[in-house]
Amino acid sequence: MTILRSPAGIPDATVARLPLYLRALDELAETGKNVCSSEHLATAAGVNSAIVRKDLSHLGSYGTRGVGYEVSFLSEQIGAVVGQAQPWHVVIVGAGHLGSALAAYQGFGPRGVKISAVVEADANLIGTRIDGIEIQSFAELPTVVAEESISMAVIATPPTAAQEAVDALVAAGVRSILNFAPTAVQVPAGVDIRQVDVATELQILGYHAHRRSVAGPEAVSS
Amino acid sequence: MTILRSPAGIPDATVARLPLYLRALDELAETGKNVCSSEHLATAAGVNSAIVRKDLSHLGSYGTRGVGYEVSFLSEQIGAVVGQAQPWHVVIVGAGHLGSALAAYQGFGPRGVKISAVVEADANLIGTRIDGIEIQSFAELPTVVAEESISMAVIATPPTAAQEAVDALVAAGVRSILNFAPTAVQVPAGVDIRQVDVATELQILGYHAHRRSVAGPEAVSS
DNA sequence: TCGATTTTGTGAACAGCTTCACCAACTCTT
DNA sequence: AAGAGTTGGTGAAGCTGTTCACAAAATCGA
Repeated sequence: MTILRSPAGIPDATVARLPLYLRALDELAETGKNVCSSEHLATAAGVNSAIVRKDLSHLGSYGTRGVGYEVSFLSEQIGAVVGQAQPWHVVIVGAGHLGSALAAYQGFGPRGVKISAVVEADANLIGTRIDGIEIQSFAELPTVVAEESISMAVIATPPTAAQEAVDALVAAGVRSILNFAPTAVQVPAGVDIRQVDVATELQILGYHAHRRSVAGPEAVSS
Repeated sequence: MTILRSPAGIPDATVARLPLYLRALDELAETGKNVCSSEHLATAAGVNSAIVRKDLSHLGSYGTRGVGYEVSFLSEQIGAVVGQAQPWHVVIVGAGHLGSALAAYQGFGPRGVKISAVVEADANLIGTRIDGIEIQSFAELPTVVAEESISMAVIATPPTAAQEAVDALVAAGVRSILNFAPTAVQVPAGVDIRQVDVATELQILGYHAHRRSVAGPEAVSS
């Protein structure tokens, strides 16, 4: 299930950092900087400068030696790579606490993401609105996807409903899915799925915290 | 900023998968299975079986050749490694849409996580309750951390407030932080921070989607 | 008991990612 | 114009993680 790198093959690890650079560049632009060094960008993105240079070299030679990178130009270039020119239209499946919070989140716009629809299985919620978006029936998913030109989805259902949601999305033609439900779901080849689980993240932190507490603080090095 | 692996050093990549195995084992236990093979566990966790065996071998020899792993026993062992015996007490910083949704989330209990407090800077929200938890003032953070024995925190503030929140948490003695605010924050050595950003995840999906659309479906291999 | 079968645990090969070190290219000062 | 200082690009080395392949250890049936 590897995606071939035809014209410009960018390593997965690099792709995962490109959005961080975009965020950092926006922050730098807001402070009035027109040009920044790899060192500066690295600090803003929370990585080291060698990796910034290596990552950006995969996109092309967009820096000037002795000077740095032009903030707005680099931002455009990275934006083009992640397909940010036109916003991605996203449907949220599940209008519970999390689905509603995501639907109301104001931070997607500048990141090239538009929440175009919310669908929900519970009939009691259908027709109500979150932040101006009307909640539609889960059964309407194929229609919604087609009418709103939706190409991405966020699963915010209970874990038991996640697989059904994914199947419906795939059947409707969606091939990029972000799953917040704490369960592994199966997808056919050609469909891209990413998993976010808060409890998992906390348990990873738990391992290190546990480690610190049994080994004592001296077991932590810089 | 590496944590030394003193008694039992488990690779980071393995640690990140242990919670997935815990989840999968719980699902298997619910279906009545007492024993499972690495193949079975791999399917349930969404990885391949070789990696399951390699991962579990880092914890010890808990399987039986020709048979598999005992579900409840393995679950206990992994639980012990991530320090799940006593639940971690967590404070949520920020009671906006996302903070509220996390506070109301019912899925933490079985994962060894207890939301013990919610703090918020906006005075209008202080004193109101989310799912039985009273929202307290951000200024009370040191007291709250001490009284509730809090050792972990989730940042659910706007990005501009994230660094301040982190600084206050670190000062209060919290050394495990999960940051939902879409900005990089600086922490001193010895503090563990993990980042979750929905927009970033969607942009990563965007790269692959963009790639599919320019290269055509034939650029995707299995 | 013995052979067939299943499945773990693991060394070894492989692949991918990060870090290092340094050259090349640019600016700035004098 | 030349030297000093700065910073990007990149090959090479080192490290971490994944996959492969198979011996060891267990079960089961006859």
